[in-house]
Amino acid sequence: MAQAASPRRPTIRMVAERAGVSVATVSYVLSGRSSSPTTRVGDETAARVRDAAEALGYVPSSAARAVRTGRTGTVLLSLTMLSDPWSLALVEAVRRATRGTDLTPLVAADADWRPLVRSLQPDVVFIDDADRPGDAALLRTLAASGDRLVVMDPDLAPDGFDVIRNDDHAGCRLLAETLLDRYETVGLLSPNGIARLRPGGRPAAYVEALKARGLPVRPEWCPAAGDDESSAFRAALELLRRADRPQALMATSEYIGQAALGAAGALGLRPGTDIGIASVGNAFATTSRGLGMTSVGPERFFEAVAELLVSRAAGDDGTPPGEHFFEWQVFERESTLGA
Amino acid sequence: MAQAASPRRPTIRMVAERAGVSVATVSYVLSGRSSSPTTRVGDETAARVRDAAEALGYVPSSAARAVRTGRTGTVLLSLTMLSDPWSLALVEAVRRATRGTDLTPLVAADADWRPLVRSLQPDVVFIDDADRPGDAALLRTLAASGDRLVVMDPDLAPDGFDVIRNDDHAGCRLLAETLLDRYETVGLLSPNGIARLRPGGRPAAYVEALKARGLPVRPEWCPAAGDDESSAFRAALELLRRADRPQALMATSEYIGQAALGAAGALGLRPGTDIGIASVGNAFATTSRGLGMTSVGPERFFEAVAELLVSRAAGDDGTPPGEHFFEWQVFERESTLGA
DNA sequence: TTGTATGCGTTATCAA
DNA sequence: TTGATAACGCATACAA
Repeated sequence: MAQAASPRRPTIRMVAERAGVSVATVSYVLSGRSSSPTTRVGDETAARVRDAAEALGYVPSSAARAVRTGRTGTVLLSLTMLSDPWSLALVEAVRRATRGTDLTPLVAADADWRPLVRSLQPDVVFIDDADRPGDAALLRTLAASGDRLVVMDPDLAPDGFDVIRNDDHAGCRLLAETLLDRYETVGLLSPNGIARLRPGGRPAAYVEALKARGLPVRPEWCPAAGDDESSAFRAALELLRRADRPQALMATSEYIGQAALGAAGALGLRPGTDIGIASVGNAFATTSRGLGMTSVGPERFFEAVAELLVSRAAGDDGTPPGEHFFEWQVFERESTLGA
Repeated sequence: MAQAASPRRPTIRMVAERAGVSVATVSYVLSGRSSSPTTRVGDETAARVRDAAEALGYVPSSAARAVRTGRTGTVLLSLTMLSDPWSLALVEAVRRATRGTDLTPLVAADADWRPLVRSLQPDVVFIDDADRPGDAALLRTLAASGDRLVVMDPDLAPDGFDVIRNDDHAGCRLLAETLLDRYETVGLLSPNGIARLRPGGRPAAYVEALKARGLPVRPEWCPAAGDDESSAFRAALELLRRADRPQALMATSEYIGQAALGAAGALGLRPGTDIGIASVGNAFATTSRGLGMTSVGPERFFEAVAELLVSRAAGDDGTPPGEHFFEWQVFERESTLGA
């Protein structure tokens, strides 16, 4: 068949022509604004417009709309380490929360959000790494010019944007205590080990818990687990192979906890029975690997953040941007309790 | 300080005013087109423009640019199951491939790509699920109107868009044969079990391999593993707990393989020693969990797809869109060889 | 070497 | 109930 397939994507103008109406009418009908008090389009006209749009496969250009309205219908999740169960849990929660909405979650994995926020103009942005020098000022500027930002950071003060604050230190201290109640010896798996302890950090909480009980800190039980799962796995493997290995392991991130679980399995050690394993973040309730992982973290964290994002994207400024503090608690599961 | 922070995001016009030039000049400088033969901007002017942009925190609006040029600088990855190691491996590969480019990979997890392609206007789209009835026609239409599409599908014929074709069936047959050479009994973990066998599918290949050797197909060794890791885990656990469990397991997806590994670990079975485990996809070379997973799949698949995406996004139509066939081979690793 | 003017696809204001 | 039309921010042909 000689089919002169239209070589260009359909525009609102083509729909208007096909339906025999003006572009304004098409816009009204398709934006659902056709029943506003000021602008009522006839039912029959509306139907004709919808038919024409359907026939042409017309979908409004989000770019053109964004130029005009400033809104893109987009939720941007900037996640440093997408493969971390924590990140995946957040993505899943946001996906759920945007169901039935006109919002689309978009994930930028390990990308630089700084230019992205401006260029993509998402309706709201979640940022999990804002620790570069000028970031506080940049975030303030962005927020001041209308960008909606939700930032997770232990130090940042809200300043036109929302800040997710977690009870890291107290939580980790609590987890360490819980483990020390149950096990005589507890090792630590954190990205950088305990070489340079940042006060208020997760490894610091572990060290403080030991010291409070007059227990020695054994550096060989606190290796650097690195920034990815495979190096964490190697670190865990090496630690668990030691003749004098600790009875339990505390992992400061979910990907490390997962790696530790794998390493234990690889050595034939049953988590909860032969070795205690606990993680930080409490993300495994969502991305279950079958065995319950003892973990410290907030309850319903991901759902709460997702709800916040959706509400911000909708332009809900009823509650002004501020700090969102999440209490942490220990969830004891099979990985330290046995089967 | 009384600082009347500019309440609006900076536009090209503001940059122009601050630098004392016209918007055209700013556009030239910032698009790097300032040294084109037809439009040469003076070095000193260019510097002034860049300073002004920097001071204002100006970033061109991708939306406005897209309206004008049709390009967004975006690679959209539409992935049904983001948490599958396969998906994560692709994301990582694309991230690598876009490094140093002006392209940004964006992931849409378990979203409907059909309206997204039109509304977001990415420079190229990767699609892993195009099996709905009208999809072939839709893809053709989209491609005809200029959208760059790379679709992974066993049945689709390229039609203005690229198709990634995998040697699924033959590969799985090969894997089954390899396992049957080494083990007397082999079970299958696939999302839907072997209830309704699709000819040419992965489970079908397993069944054919058994039949070719005159071995019985035991349904109790082929449970439905479901669509997520936790249900796959439960299925694997149940299967491995049987007194008459098979000596090896073949998982038709990476997330199932991962779940099987976890289930084995949970039962104290060492993969490769106590139980053979193999997966389909060959993604674990990238997202190593420490133990090498025997798998069947293409070599350098993710890198190849990533390169294709980048080249399509760049508008490289030197080779017209077509089929990209990937040969599969078996990679035997520790999970069937022992440590 | 730089500025002016126009158009991209959309929404929204206003008049008809 | 509908239609003209201005504007959004940017890129570019063309004029200067």
